[in-house]
Amino acid sequence: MSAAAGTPAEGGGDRPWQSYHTAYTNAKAGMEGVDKEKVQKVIYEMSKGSKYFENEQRKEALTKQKIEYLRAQCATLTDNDISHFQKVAEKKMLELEASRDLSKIWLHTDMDAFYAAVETLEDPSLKGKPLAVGSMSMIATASYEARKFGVRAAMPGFIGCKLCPGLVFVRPNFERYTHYSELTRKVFQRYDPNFIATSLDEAYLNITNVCIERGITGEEVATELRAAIHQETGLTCSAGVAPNRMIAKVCSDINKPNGQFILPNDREAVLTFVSTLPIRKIGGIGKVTEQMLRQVLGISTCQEMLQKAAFLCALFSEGSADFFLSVGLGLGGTETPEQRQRKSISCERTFTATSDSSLLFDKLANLAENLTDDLQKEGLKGKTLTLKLKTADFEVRTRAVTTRGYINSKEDILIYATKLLKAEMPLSLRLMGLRMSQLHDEKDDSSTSTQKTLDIFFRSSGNDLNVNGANVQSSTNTSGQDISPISVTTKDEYLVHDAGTSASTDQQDFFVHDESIFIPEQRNLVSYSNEAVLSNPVIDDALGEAKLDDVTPSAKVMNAEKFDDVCQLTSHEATASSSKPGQQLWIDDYVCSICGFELPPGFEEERQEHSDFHLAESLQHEETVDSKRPISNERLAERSCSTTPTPKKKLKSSKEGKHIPIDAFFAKCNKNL
DNA sequence: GCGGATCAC
DNA sequence: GATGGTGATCCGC
Repeated sequence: MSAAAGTPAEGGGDRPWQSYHTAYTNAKAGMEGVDKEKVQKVIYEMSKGSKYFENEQRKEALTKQKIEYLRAQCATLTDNDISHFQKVAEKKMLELEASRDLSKIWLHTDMDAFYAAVETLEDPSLKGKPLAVGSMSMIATASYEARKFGVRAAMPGFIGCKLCPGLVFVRPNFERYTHYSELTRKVFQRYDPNFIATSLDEAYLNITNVCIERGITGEEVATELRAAIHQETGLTCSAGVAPNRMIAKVCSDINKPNGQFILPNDREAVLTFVSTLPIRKIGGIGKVTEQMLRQVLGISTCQEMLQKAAFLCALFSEGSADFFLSVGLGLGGTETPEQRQRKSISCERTFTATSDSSLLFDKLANLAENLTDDLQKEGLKGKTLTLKLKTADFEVRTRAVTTRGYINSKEDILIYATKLLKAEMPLSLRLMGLRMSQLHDEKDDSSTSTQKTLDIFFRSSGNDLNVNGANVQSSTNTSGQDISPISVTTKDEYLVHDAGTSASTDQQDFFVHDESIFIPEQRNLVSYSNEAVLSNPVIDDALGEAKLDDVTPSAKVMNAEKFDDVCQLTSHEATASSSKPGQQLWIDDYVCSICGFELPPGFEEERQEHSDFHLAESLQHEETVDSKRPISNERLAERSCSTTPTPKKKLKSSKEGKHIPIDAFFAKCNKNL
């Protein structure tokens, strides 16, 4: 069998660069004439020995282990097993086949080297030059001229320089890209008001209706639409037309740049199309999946998914197997999906690696502030806070905590985040990030405003989201306001909002290209977390361990709470606000005068931490008032594919036969692999 | 619910 | 000298 069909001597030998699988293994348009071996060697030489490189090696080793594991699994399959899974697979394939829908016509558009093209449009002196949009650390988009040298998106700039000594760098200008993106969307809108924008430079359009109403073909729509885009933006794009989105996306890449490819709505055409299509072309199959499928089952084309269907069902989860089989059948995405609401919101920054805890806590405070801004801009609160860390040697860790109530204030976020970070110290980091999930739209709050806890509690106690009584609990944030309990939002309310059509889900890629993060002179105060703001922090703090669970109120506390407790808590909260930074003292030797947090005299260390927190808080406040932070936090979207240096060039009608024959295309792909 | 990983852009 | 940021999802525990 073709198990172990991968490249046998990949482990190294006298050409170690061949086994260094970079993140950009997917062949991109504009890279055809490139001496891949040479480029690969340069990348290898420049990376070798770095922390980054070592981490990549570590990850590769893990992938290898996975592959070995799957091979071993494979080897244990008996004939009986195989025939069993063959039946399973055949049944599944029949089901999938029955779902085939050839009645829709989808069009995928992709701007050609979007950022580079925009920059060239704005500054014609760049025309014809090898251009990289990005920084020495990271290239977002490379112009066509640069691609000839092997320079491409996701490559660090310094490697780009080595590959292409004359490489010109331009800082990303996010506003520009957004502007041009909006122009393209105005065009999309005319062809499909429900178009799906997947990034600034890509979108899916269901053109079925346009074709029917105007009695024209998908090809004609594509030609017209691309001409309109060019007319209205001065930029070129490529398009793919097919019966579903999965295939349309692949098609838009075939005659890139400034081209289009149309696959007819015909089952045989689709099956022929996928028969030689490399799996890596499919969205969702990345570097690792490709390696696994190839090295475990010898699969490299979509059609081979069907030949190995039994093994796919035996080795992978049902979801994965279904996906793989769909790929083999050329199925995927014929209905316009409901507009998805965001599930998380996050913020992360890379910086010069440091183990200085005061620096790290500063950065954490900045992140908390940024996250808060973003949350509040969107009117969101969240329940789960995740701290992301990347160590100086590129190891990534995440640590999460789920709070009882929804939070979005900087203070609340910082308290939980600090706790999470403290538990990991000491360590040297090059990145930190904060993510909020389990979101809740504040606008969905049906209740009026403050002091609604009990009301909500009673009203919601019968609704189906409120399965777990222990969750129904309000807590207090630093400003003494209620944190809405989970039960505020009913299932219905969740579903109500949106129904929007503008499809402006900008999940574009941004990145910081200037790492000068403002670092105030530091004291280590912020590093002392406290849980004063928790509704019942005494017990948590008394446990005093740096355990994450501590942040979440322990079950024994929560489970014991009944209506009485809620009443008590609420009234307690009513007296617990007021805030006078810098003048904190312990009322009755017991209660914090600022936030009402109760801490008995025995807990001196905790008290010190608590006092420090308020001090830090007030100092932080001063800082934010008088410092304009020079965060050149420009956000940079991602790449598209290739650019045309002459955007004014007349679009060629697809009728003029600009298409590369399908076989030639795949031959090209295979060469690129 | 958490944490690691993968993927897209 | 130097390898990003945002968001989603899946899987195993």
